Amino acid sequence: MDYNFSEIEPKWQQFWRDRKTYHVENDSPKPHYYVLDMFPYPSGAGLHVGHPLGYIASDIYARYKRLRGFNVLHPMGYDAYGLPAEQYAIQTGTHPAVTTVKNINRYREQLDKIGFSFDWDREVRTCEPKYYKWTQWTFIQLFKHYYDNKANKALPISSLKERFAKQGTEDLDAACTEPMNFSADEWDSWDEAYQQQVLMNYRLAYLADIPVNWCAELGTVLANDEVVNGLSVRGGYPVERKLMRQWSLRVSAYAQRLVDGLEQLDWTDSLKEIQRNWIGRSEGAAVWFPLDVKSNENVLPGAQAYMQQFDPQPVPSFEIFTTRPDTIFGVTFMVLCPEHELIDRITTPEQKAEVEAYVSWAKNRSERERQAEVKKVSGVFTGAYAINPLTEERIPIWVSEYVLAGYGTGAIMAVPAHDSRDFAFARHFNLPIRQVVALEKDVVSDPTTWTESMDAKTGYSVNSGFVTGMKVKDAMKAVIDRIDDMGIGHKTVNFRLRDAIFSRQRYWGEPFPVYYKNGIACTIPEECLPLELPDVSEFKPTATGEPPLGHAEKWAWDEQNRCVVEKIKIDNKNVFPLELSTMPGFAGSSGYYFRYMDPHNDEAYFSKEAVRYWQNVDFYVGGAEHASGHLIYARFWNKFLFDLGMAVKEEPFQKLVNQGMIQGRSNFVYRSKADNKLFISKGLIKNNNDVTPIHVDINIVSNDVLDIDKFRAWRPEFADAQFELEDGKYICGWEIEKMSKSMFNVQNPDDLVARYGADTLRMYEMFLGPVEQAKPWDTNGIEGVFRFFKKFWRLYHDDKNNFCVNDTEPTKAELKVLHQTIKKVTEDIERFSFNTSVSTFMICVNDLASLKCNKRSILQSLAVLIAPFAPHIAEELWHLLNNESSVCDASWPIYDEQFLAEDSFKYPVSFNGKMRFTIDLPADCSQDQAISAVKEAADYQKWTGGKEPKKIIFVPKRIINIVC
RNA sequence: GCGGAUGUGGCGUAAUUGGUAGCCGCGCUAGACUUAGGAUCUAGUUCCUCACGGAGUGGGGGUUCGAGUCCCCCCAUCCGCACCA
Repeated sequence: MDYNFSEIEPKWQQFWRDRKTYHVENDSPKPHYYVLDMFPYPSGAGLHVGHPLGYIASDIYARYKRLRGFNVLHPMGYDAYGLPAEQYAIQTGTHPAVTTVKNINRYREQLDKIGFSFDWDREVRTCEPKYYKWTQWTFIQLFKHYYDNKANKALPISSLKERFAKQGTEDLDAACTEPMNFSADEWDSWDEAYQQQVLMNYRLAYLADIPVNWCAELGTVLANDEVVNGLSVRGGYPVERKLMRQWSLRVSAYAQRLVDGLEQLDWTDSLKEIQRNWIGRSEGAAVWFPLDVKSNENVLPGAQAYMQQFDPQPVPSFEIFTTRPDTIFGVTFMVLCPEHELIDRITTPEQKAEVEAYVSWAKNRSERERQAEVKKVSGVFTGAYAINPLTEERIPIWVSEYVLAGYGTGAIMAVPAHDSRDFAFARHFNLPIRQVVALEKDVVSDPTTWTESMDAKTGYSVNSGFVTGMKVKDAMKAVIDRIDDMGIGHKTVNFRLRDAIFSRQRYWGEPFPVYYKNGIACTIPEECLPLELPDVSEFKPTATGEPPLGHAEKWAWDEQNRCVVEKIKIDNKNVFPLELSTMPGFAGSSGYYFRYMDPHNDEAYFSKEAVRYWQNVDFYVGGAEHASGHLIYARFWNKFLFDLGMAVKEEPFQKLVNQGMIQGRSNFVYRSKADNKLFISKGLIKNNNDVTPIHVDINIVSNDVLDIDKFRAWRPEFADAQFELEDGKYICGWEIEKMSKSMFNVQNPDDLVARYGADTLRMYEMFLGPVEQAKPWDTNGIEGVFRFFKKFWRLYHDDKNNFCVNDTEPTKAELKVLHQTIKKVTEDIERFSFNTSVSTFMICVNDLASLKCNKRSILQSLAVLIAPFAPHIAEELWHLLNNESSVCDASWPIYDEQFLAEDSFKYPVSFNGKMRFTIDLPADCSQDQAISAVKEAADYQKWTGGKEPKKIIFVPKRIINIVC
C-alpha cells in the first residue's frame, strides 16, 4: 500500500500531543481569535458522522487562523449534566456520574481519531464541582441583583433595599413579578420575612408561584423551549400546565436588549429572525376599561377591592393590552382569559353556573388538547359589562380560552372587524361586528357580509370619532395621546419571551446554593462554594413526592456554614433545609465559553486579564436547534455578567454558523411476499405490492450493492436467503430518514477512519456540501476523496513508494496552478465555503499530475494549504520536505494577485478543463478590433498553434473570452 | 395562518457575484494494463436527434447587448413560531 494513513495518522497525533502543539496561552503578541463549538452532551450512543461536521469545519477555520498568525483559542468540553444519564440510572441503578465519565471517555476516543486541534488542557465538564462552582456563583449574583429599567442594567439588591427604606417604590422602574406600590414607612413597618418576600418580587433569580410545564412522566418542570407541541423534547412525554413554586430567571428583564443586541451580530438573518420571533416584541397600548357600575352593582364591592390594589381610581377598571389602539371605536366585546382573577368577582348570579363550568373545563384541559383544537371557538358570557372609555358604550365581557393568561394582562378588547380571532368568536356567538378601518377613505362595506376580518395595519380610520379619516398609523398615535391625557392608558411594549423556569425536580444537575431559614430563601456564602451534589440512595422522587435530593443523607445547612446530616434538623433548630431541586441543563451551558478562557482559576469564574485578552467568542459553530434555548440564555447570562462589569463584550458570540443536520440514508432489501426466503433486487421488482421493504444495515451495503454473504450472516432468519440478482448484484433501495439505530442507518465515524483515514473523513464531510445545509449522509462518494489522497501521495512518491521531489525552479505554468489554488482556497475559507475548497484541491492535484510536477517549493506551499483540512498528510509531507518543525507552525502562503492577473492570457492553465483566455481591452474597443487584437497576440499563437477559436465572447466593458 | 429559506444533470454540488450553465466528485459507458481486481490510467457522459441542429437552471412575465444570478406573480419542498391581542 502506498498511501498508508493508518501509519501516518497515529504517528502525527502522538507528535502533536508530545509537543503540545495546540496548547494556547492567554497572552501573546499575536492577535487573538476564539473559535468555539457547541460542546456536546455525551450520550451513550457515541458520535455519529453528523456530530463532527461542525467540529471539522471549526477545526479547519481554527487551524487556518493559526497559520495566518493568530493566537487561537479552540477548546472543547462536555455538557455533562442531563436527563438521559439520570433516566438510565433509574432503570439500572448505575450512578449518572459513572455513565457520564464512561460516555465522555468514549467521545474523547472518537474525537481524538479525527485529528482535532483542541487545547485539551482547557477541557471543562459542567458536572465537575470546580466548574459548577461558578454556575452556582452566577446564580447567587442573579439572586442578589435586580433589573433597573431606568439605569437599564442589573443593580445590587442591597441598593434597592436602601431605596425602599428611603423612598419606597416612588420613582422606581424595575423589572418585577407583580407591580407594587408602597412608601418608606410601610417598608419600615414590615418584618424581615415580608420584606424578603417583597425583594423576591424583584430579584433576577426569584422564587414564585407560576404556571409551569409539568411533565409527570419525567417528574419535573420544563422550560418553554424544552416543550414542543405539548410534549417534552426529551422523551416526548405529555406536559401539563400547573401552578408551582419554582425558581425562575428574569430573562424578560433583558428582552429589549436581547432584541437590540441582534443587530450588531454576524449571524444569519433566519437565525436572528427566529430569536426575534421568540422574544416577540410588540408595541401597543395599555388601556384601562372601567366596569359598568350600574349593571354590575351586585358584584362591585369585591371587584372594587381587588382592582384598587393596582389602581386607586374611584371607578373600578381593568387593564388590557392592544397593538391596535386605533381600532378602539370598533370594540364590541371584551374577553378575559379563564385564569383571570376578575372573573369570580364580576360574574352575575345568572351566569355563575355556566361560567364556572367553562372555567373548570378550560383549566383541566391538557396543553396538547388545547393546542390541537386551536381553531375551535369556545367561550362564555359573564353577564357583566365594561364601558368603552372613548365612546362610553356598554360592552359585554366574555371569557375564552383564546385569550392567554401568560401574555399581556390576560384581557383584551375585541375588535372583530379587524382581528381574525375576534372575528371568528363574534361569528360563533353572534356578536356585532363594526368596521372602523377602510382601505380607502370613507369606503365602508357591511361587515355582516365579510368572510374574514381586515387585519392589515393599512388604510384609514372610519366611524371612529376624532380619528375618523386619519391614516391607521396616525390614528394609533392620536388614540394613545388621548388615553394618556385622560389618564386611562399609555403606550407600552409587550414581549412574548417569558422568564426561564430554573428548577428541575431531578438529581443529575447543579444543586442550588440555597437553604431555607424559617421559610426564607437564603444563598450560602460564596466562600462555601461549590455546594457539592450529594450522593443519594435512589434517583427517583421520595415517597413524599420530593425531588431525589430528598434521599440524601447529608443535605442541610448549619449555622457554621456546613453541609450536615438532615436528621439533625429534628432536634437542632440551627440546621436549615437545603433546596431539593437542581438546575436545568442550560445552567451549565450558558457561560461555559467564559470558563475556557481561564479554566483552572479557583479564585474567580475567569480572571480580568483573561477576559480582556480573549473578549468574546469570535466564531461559534453549532446547530440551529439551540436558537430559542441556549443561544437566548447564553446571551442573557453574558449581558448580566456585562452589567456586573465582568464581561467586556455585551454579546457572547460575534459570528455564528449553524451547521446543517446530517440525516441518515437507509438501505432496503425487498422480500417477496410470495416466498419469504426470496429477496428481489430493486430493479427487478414489477409491482411494489409483491414485496416488503426491510431496513438493512448500511454497513453491509456498498454503493447500494448488498454484500450477500454478510447479509446471510447478519441475522439468523436470513441465513438461507435466496436472491434474484441483476447483473450478478443485489441492488438495494434507499430513503432519507433520521439517523437512528432502529433504521440501521447510523454511520459511525470510527469505521470510516479505520477504512479511509481521518483526513479522508474530514475532507469528505466538507465535500458533502455547504456546512450550513442539511443533507443526508451518503458514503458513496467517499471513494473519490480517498482517490484524491492517493493521487496526491503519488505526486511525490515514485513507483516503489520512495519519496521523490524535484528541486528545480517551478515553471510559470506550475506557479500559476499554485497561485490559483492559494487564492481560491484562501477566499473559500474566509467565506466558510469548504466544499468548494476541497474541489479546488482536487483540481490542483489533477493539474499538477498532468504537468508531472513534483517541485519542492510547490509541495511546500501545498502542505500548508491543505493542513487545515488534512492535517496528518500535510504534516507527513512537511516532514518529508523539511525533516523538522511542524506544519502547524508554518505560515499561510500568499498568492501574487498581479501575477495571476497579468499572466492570465499567457498561462491559460485553467480550472474548468478547457482553455480560456481573458484579455483586457480599451473601453471603447469594438468587437472586431478586440478579436484581431487577441489573434495577433504572440501568446495566443504559442498556446493554440494559431488555431481558429471555437467561440469568442465579446464583453463590451473590456474583456474578451476565447474558448479553444 | 405568520415568518425565514430553498428549487440547477441519474445523484451530491459548482458558476469569476450580471458575462461559456453544469467545475469537482459519485455513478454510468467504452478502452488500456493486468492471472485477477472493489487497483491504476485514458476517453466520454445535461436532454432530444444517426446527424445537422435544437431545448435547457420549478412555472409564467419583466429589466438588460446579455439573467441560474436582479424585479413582479404563481407552484413545490424544508425549517421556525403558532390563538402572543
